[in-house]
Amino acid sequence: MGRAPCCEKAHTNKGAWTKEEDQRLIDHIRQHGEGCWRSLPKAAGLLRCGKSCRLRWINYLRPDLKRGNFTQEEDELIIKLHSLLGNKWSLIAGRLPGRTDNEIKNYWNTHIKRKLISRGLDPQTHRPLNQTTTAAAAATPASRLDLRNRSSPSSAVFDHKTIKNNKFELLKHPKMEHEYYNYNIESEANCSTTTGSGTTTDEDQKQQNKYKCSDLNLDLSIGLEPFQSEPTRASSGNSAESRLQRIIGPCNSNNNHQFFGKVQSAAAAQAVCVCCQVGFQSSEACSNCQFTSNNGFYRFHRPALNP
DNA sequence: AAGGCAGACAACCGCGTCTGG
DNA sequence: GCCAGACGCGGTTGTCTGCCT
Repeated sequence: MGRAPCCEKAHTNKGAWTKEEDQRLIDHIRQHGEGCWRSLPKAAGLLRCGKSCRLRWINYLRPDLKRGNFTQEEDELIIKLHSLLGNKWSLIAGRLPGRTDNEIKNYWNTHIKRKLISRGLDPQTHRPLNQTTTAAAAATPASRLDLRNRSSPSSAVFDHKTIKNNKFELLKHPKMEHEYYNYNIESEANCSTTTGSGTTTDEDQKQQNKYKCSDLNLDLSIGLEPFQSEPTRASSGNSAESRLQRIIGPCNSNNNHQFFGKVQSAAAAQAVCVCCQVGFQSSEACSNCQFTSNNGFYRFHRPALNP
């Protein structure tokens, strides 16, 4: 029963890596590149499980890693990303060059959790602690955007079906295969919200509006399906970076926000790049987005503001 | 000085997803 | 379309280190 072990455990080392093992791994990857983790240990002369090699390389040996303390900016970015993505450490790490998911996860558990608690915020929901008992179940960040269902638009999970920020709602066009984001002009004016319970008090509402209207600019967009002109899965690598590129798009410079959602009618012209959905800056949101199509896929992008 | 404790972080494990045959 | 193998992710555990008593 159960899953077969990933390697022959009787002949593998466990625990801390020695300098010699590190050097062997580095040398091998320099020569042959990353990948084929299962066969790598044997090829590199290491008595280690392939997964262990991968982890060691990704979390510790990679030359592009930034060691050292997290900066205040990184702290705040992690908090913002976590409030949006939940425990999607790899996605969060993708927005912090030189940081690994493991590093961020550890840092979150040891530092940021406490920091948020000291601010009176629940680390999971990012809401005031006294609200979390009732609200947590309805809107945990982790479930708000389930990006693991990235390859299958029809299975994309957006749990309460409305992304309840001040401007956009996730709608389903009756003739469309996929859900899309609709720009809600009415709600822009008052940051209106809807909640699951329907029993919120005015004070609750104020708090929620405050929460949902926070001026957040993550420079982040999320698509339900990769843009077609992107490299296909088969032809592109499967590194965290390339996957991130496929999922989120190249948001690393010049606010080139993109939306990879597949939309199939002109009605979808009202669909909105999710970068603005999650990273809007008040009135700026979407006003600069351009809209082009390619093979049935519509692509939103904003021109560089300050090249 | 020694033991206990907590924090930090490296590493492991199990499972879900992806991919090629 | 199905299956097996490989990969990657997130949760958890183990170990080390520094501080406190």
